[in-house]
Amino acid sequence: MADKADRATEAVVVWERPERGARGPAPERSREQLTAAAVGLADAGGLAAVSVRQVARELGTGPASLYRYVAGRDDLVDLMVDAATAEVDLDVELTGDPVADLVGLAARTQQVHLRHPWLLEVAPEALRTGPRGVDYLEYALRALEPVAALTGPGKLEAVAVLNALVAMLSAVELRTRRSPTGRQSAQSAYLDAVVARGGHPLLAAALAGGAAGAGRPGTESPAGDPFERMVRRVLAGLLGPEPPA
Amino acid sequence: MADKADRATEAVVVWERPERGARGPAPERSREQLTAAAVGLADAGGLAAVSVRQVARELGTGPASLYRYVAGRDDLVDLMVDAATAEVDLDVELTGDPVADLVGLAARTQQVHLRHPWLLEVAPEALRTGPRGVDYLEYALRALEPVAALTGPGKLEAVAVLNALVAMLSAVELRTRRSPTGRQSAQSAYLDAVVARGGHPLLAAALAGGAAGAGRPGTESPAGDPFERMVRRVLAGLLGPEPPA
DNA sequence: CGATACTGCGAACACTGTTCTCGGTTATGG
DNA sequence: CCATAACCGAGAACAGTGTTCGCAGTATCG
Repeated sequence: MADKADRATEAVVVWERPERGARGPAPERSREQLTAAAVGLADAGGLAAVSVRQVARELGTGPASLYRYVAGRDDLVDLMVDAATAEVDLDVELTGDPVADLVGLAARTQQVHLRHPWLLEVAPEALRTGPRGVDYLEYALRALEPVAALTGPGKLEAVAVLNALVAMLSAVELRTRRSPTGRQSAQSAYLDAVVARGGHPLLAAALAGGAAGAGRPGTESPAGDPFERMVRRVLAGLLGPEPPA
Repeated sequence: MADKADRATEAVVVWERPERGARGPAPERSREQLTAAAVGLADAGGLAAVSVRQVARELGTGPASLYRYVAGRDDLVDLMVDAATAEVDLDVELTGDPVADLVGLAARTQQVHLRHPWLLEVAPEALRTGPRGVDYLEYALRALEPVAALTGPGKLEAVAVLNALVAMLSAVELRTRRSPTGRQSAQSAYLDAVVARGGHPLLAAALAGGAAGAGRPGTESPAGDPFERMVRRVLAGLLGPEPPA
């Protein structure tokens, strides 16, 4: 009864909609081409540069034509995210040590984030998980298989935490890497101004890069890769023994 | 020489621009009113519902008028985020136990996230830290003061990780809470279809809610608040001893 | 051989953020 | 004390956005 009003937009998710129908002429373009064009635009100008019109122009056609391949701009973003996920190498053999395996996975994921900064701009509101995202999850769960302290859903949550951590650390890395845009230079200028105004001594010390607490030296840790150290710490907490309440 | 081309938009960050000039008539509205209207719209219809025109309509004026109070839509979002941050109670006394204090702070932060789901939609691309955000940081650093194992910048990173964790857990909580919108019901339907197609046994088990590993029962943990348990685990890793490489 | 379902796409609609401009209002410097 | 410079409100307009409609053409099924 309710399947007549909405028929074309019913299989709401891109991956379940067939790439092309069986009746008409062969499509001149493919979803892969749309995705590639969109990713190219995003790599160059951020996620905001990915507009239906721009992608269409890139493919030498009009905006309306894209709607034969995709239900809307959101689908385009879904395709982009999955394409980026596909760049994470999942053929690396597992060693059986969950921490080591997940550290490696995290590092490879970060490389993708650094290559496609727009990944940080896509809102994590609704989890967008395509075929490659599913493979990614399965791989992470395989790495987590030796861990007996976590239930199935608990492992999924751990993977989610790990992904959020990688995203956050990638954002930090990107900020230090690129020359500061107008926005963030203004932000740090504001922070400097605020701490100079006084009233936030600990923040002032932290921003000055000073050591912890009361400036007591001696407990220096030379540190390897800070990214890896951070991931190790969090993983230790995630997979380790139950902490006391 | 370069200070003549751009003069009005020079103090790029909202907080450094004076609320009103000293010469003309008194403004009929205030930034506070703009912010309140914007937050109201976002609470009701998500961040996308916050358009310059809608906010103007809410205040009974035209779109152009808002630009007397704000340099653009981005500034509006900055104000909104800071207003939300202000809802986190920072007058709770610290106990001296960093873990307990940060768990409490995280819980209060999550409450704000649940009250203002649009916070998850604002891209963490450029860190938007206003006056209340600065106070928030200072408070978190005060809670971290007893921790000697972390340097100043290290503590800031720990706070960032904690915030990312809270955001992620809030997203999960929100998904279970509200009735699924079209998007996410389609997503989970897709996931179900994929695991039904086979080839992802571990994901299938995890989604089925089954226990870990090979389904070996007995190691049940009743768990208190899952949010608090998760935060405790991560904090234990963040503040605990250096894990072995 | 229709009938049917598809593809491509020009045109249009309802939005969006932002700027220009102008008339009226206020405080300040001479 | 007044002229001038700085400011406020807001209508009009511009460029750009996502999306829908409708129509000509084309390939496949019954």
